[in-house]
Amino acid sequence: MAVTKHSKQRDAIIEELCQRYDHPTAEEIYLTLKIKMPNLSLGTVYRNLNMLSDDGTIQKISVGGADHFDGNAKNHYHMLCTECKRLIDVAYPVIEDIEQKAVDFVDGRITSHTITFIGVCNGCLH
Amino acid sequence: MAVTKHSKQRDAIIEELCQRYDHPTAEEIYLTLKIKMPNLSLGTVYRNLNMLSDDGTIQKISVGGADHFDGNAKNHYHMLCTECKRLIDVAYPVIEDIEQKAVDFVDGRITSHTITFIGVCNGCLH
DNA sequence: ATAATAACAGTAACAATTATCATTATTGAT
DNA sequence: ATCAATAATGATAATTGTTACTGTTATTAT
Repeated sequence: MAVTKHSKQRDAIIEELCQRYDHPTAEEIYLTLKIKMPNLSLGTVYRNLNMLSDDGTIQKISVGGADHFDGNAKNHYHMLCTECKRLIDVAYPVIEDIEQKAVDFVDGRITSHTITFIGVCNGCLH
Repeated sequence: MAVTKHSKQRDAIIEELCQRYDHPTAEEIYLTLKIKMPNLSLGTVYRNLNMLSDDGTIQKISVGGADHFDGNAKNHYHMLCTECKRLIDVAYPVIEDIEQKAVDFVDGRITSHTITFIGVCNGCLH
């Protein structure tokens, strides 16, 4: 089902997601919002995050373990820290022509691409 | 625990994984091998796939839903079909210098990278 | 052959996510 | 403003994918 009506819960989820620069999991968003909205339900968080990422309003990122969500819907890249499992933005310029170039190597239609760097973040190196 | 001893089960898992060009999930490998090894356990498949990917003998790939495994340990790229959820090899040449170039945009150490194209495979387009 | 122990099968436990369902909130029309 | 339609919610049950546990079996070095 697509997003039609409004709700305080959904607005709060979007706002929380957009003002954070890490890429929280559903449970992290839930725990944060739960403080101000004590009867928020985890299912509501999941349902909204899924509807919004189906819409293309936000992004869902799967890298093993729990899914992460990103309020920035524009394509950009990430780094996964293997120590703290956090997902961090990487401002590496988007390779605009990579999908076009990949056409020769793919049987099918490409709609998007992701690049993820794997490593250890500065916080975990020390 | 690292791989030390031999076992028929592990050999069968590796062989199955290496002769397939799709990238099966643990359960898919289990179901295939179960026919010839009726008392194979799903836990054994998971345990071995994890040990082997920790070793670097194979690759584990998380793209949402169940993890996929790839008998080809050399870095290469994939395409995820959003219809059939299959993961397909993409022979796009590995961008050798991308990790070096990304250093400027990352606080930390990069050890590897993945590129995944999202789209619809030929089988699902028809 | 024997002893040490890695690996096994079977199963229980666990974590992440989705589905169900009765209730509540939002919306558009009166 | 009221009302009817229904999207969205909270609470919880169910499902899925994966890991942990335990007693037994298979492999390996001696």
